[in-house]
Amino acid sequence: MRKNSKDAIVDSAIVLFNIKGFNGTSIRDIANKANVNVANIAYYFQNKHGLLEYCYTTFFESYLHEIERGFNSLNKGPTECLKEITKNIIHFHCQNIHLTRFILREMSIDSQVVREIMSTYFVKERYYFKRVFEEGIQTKEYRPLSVNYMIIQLKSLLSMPFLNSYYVTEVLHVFPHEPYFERKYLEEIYNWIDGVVCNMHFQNRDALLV
Amino acid sequence: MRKNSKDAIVDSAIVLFNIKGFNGTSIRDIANKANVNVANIAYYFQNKHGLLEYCYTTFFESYLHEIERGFNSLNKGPTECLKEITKNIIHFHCQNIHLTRFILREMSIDSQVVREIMSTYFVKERYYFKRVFEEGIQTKEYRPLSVNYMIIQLKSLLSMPFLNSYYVTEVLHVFPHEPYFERKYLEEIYNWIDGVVCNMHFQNRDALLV
Amino acid sequence: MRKNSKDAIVDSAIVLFNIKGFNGTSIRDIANKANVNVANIAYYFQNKHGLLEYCYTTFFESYLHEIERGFNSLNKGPTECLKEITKNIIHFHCQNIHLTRFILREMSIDSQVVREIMSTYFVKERYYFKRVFEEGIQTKEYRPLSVNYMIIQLKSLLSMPFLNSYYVTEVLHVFPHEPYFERKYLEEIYNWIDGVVCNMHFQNRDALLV
Amino acid sequence: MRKNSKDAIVDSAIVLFNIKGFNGTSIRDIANKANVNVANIAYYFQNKHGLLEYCYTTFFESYLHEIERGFNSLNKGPTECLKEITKNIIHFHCQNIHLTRFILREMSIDSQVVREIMSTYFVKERYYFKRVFEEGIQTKEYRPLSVNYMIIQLKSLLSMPFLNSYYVTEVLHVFPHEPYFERKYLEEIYNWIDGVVCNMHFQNRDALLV
DNA sequence: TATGAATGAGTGTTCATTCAT
DNA sequence: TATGAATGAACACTCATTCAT
Repeated sequence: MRKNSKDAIVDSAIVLFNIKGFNGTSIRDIANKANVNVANIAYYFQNKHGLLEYCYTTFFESYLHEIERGFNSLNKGPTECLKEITKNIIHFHCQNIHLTRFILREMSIDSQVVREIMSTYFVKERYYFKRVFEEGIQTKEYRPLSVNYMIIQLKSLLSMPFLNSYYVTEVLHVFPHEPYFERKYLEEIYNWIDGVVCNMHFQNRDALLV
Repeated sequence: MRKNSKDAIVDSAIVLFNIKGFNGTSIRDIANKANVNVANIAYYFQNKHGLLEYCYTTFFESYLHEIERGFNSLNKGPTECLKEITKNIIHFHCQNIHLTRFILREMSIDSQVVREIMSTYFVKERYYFKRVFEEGIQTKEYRPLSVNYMIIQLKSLLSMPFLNSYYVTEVLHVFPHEPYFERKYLEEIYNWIDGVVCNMHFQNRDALLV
Repeated sequence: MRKNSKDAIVDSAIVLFNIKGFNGTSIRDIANKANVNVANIAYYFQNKHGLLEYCYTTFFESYLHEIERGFNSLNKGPTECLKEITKNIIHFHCQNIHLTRFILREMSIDSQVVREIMSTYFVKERYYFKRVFEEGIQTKEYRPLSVNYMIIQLKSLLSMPFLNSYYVTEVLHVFPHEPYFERKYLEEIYNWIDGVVCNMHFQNRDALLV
Repeated sequence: MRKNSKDAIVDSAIVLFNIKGFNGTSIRDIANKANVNVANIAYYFQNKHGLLEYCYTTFFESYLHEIERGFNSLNKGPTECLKEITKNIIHFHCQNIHLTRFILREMSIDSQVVREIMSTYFVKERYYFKRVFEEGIQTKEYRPLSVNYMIIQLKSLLSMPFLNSYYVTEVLHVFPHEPYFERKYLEEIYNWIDGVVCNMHFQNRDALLV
């Protein structure tokens, strides 16, 4: 009857995990929402954790792909490249707003899954960021900054509005799901790149010209 | 043996909620860790959610207090004030690293508790931030920025290393529980304030002097 | 690859039923071990109980055949005949050690299957034993014993080492699967026939001659 | 409301395990029969296997006690002692007919539980039997027999009518739960002791006198 | 013959909660 | 205050079985 039970399960899982958290969502909730039998979850994903892993993997494959795409423009200079990566990630997060929130939240739980599955992705992600920052520092385009602390800040800015979408929406009346947000927030991160990451000379040159 | 069962319960709850999440922790786990009877949790906190609310309240009372303390130095100018607030929050997060992570994570769940309890704190928090930013904009000390987007960025930077302490520690080898981190990371946020929030004139004045 | 799926299923079933019991074995376990699709079990045996019945039937057909073969030597005298039957059964059990254990165990469950399928075999088996014992009693070759109580004892001796093969092997270090066991244990049952079943005169005659 | 939920659970479990086997009985069946909540089984016995272990332990403690009581009469001679042990065991089995059947059957499953819990009991049981048989062989009261094979036979005779109570009742019309059975069957085992275990001299002495 | 997808009922287990003591 | 016993609902998961292909 159903064309694709597996996809239906994943879609429902993402929505529910996003709203209620992984541990707060029962596989019966998911099955009901997807209009499939509970046993199908075990059939396709072995068990509930298998479904979680599938979500993680799906997310990070695409996420890393976006970073890699941006990274390829490193020849245009580190600033340009960093902005390209940033643009891709923000766009990806806006397109997958439910999945992103859920993954970002669940990442902070001390689970085996996080350690085993995600660490490889994290290492790759760090590699790309590090390469860009180091290039910028070497060419004096960037200030002589601590790479790791820059990564912390960049990732902070990239994730917070998606993770705390309730707060952002209800308290600040900023709506991450609207197209305006994507443009506007990207500009803000560009400001951070120009104002914090980039060296004064470069920064001023652009700024003073305007 | 225990002087205070109630405190023992709260302490254990914070540790376990932090590690396994609210839904991933059973009240029996908490009672065992606290070496008290399960029924005592109901006795002191009505039920599991009561314990959660207690944690939220405890956290936000102190958190807001830190903001208020910093806010009182607004007469020294908005930049100084913002840095004071930032310093207080970072210090508070470093001192309550388990509780902070757990609250920051659980905040992103769409639960009644979040909506009912936290919204008043959020509104207050926003009020203080807004006042500071608006003061800065009016006195031209800050660039003419969007207050809400600045709050997003500030809160991003203030919370990320505590929420994703696993990532920060294991992948970036940055240790939020060490005293060095507090000083260093505060400096980074000061850079953000100077480079992104503050107006070029002020920023350059300081920068060029050096 | 497999020549005969049906046989593969039966073989795997016997091994697994033997180890984990009927209720402890899933048809998926069986299908996996047999390297066939689960649905094939339904195809060949209707359902799980059909597979069980098939095992029962297979076992008892052969088992009864062994008894009948021995029974045909009744003209050589009841003692000789009883020993012949005993020899055949012990040999059959040794040859089908997994199936025997599983059937003997499952027989003791109060199930419909046992009642419906096995009762006819049991009645036939009892008929042969009874005929032999009655012949022995009539010709005074046997002591005037209670046939039913003799059947209990004979069946006890015939089944125990196979049913409790773990105990016999691990605790007593007697190995039912080795050829020595078959010869030795048969001798023991012959002793029981001579010492308990047979009349003193006959028994002593043999014994005193030696 | 219930005076003793734990005992009610054990009683119901024994009956149901006896009828349907361990794997064929659900803890819900047990709880319903015992008129208690399912969760109490976990409360008292940790889980279903804990309940099984409890049954095993209960059975074997008493069983071994009966053997020990009989063993204490070794000074009256090995034959007398063996008969005493036999009498105690048969009586114990008749008194605990459900538990006995279930234990004897489940013993034949290849489970961890059997190996871990029962092996110590088996070793003790073997020790007593061995002592008695060796005493009998040394004093020439017994024939020079293989102790282990004698244990197999003795245990066969002691357990079969209880394990296969359905067969014994329905096919042979022998009723193990009636008092007559206990006396009659004991006599049969005495015959085995006299006719198979004991030496001809001693055996004849008694037999010829009659 | 043989298979992968799918199902509904049932499994053992865990949960937060209640209550008499 | 503090506890052990007990509960009902929910949990993740497994089961034998069915069916279109």
